Amino acid sequence: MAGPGHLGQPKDLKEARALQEALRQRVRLRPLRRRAVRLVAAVDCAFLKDWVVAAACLWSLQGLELLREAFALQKAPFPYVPGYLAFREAPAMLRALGGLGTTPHVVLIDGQGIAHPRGLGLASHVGVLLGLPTVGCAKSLLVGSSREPGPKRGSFSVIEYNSRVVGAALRTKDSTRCVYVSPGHLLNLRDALWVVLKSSSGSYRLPEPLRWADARSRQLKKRLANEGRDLHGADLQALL
DNA sequence: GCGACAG
DNA sequence: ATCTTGTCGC
Repeated sequence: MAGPGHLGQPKDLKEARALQEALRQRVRLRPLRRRAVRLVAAVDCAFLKDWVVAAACLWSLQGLELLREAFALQKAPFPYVPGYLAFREAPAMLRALGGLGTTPHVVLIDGQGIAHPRGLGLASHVGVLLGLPTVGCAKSLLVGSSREPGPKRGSFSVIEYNSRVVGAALRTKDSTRCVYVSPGHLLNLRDALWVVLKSSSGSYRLPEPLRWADARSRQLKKRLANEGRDLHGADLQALL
């Protein structure tokens, strides 16, 4: 019954590729109903030994205020292999996002969307599993290339890969390195850029929700490290 | 074969 | 991602 087609953790890269191909076929890029987008979530992971610490948060797009936060801690189910990040981080991310208790209108993910060797980066992978719009917002490029955008916040230039536009290098803060945005699922590049700009204030390179998730996952990781005890029964709530 | 390579 | 001090610039 549970062959390679069953959506679980692949045991090798061959199964992982088969799973990516199945999920890739479910990716849909289309205009987002912006009027209905008021809740933005973000997730990011930190690592301690072979454990994954995921932090998720929910923000209001209007006013950029933190509304909720949730976490997840589990053993890493897959090693880090460029191009297969989702098999390592997605499980914990999905649990942390589920802990928010509210369905966001769009989710920001620290990684690529379709700007990926096989068209299914972490953000697209998570988007398909969630059935929600997701935006890939990475700090560096995995594949493809782009020109350097102008120095002002808001300027961008497309990322091309195999002669296809798969994303864009976007300046979120004046005279600061770009972030690499690519649609994950259920939205197009235009809307992905809109979400990233709307969720960033111009004070930092990363959109506020992602910056928060990044800092929070590392903080939690540090506390767990200091705590020193077995991570098996670690009580996350007690460390907040 | 060689180099590149999200987090 | 993680390790790890000081330092340069807005």
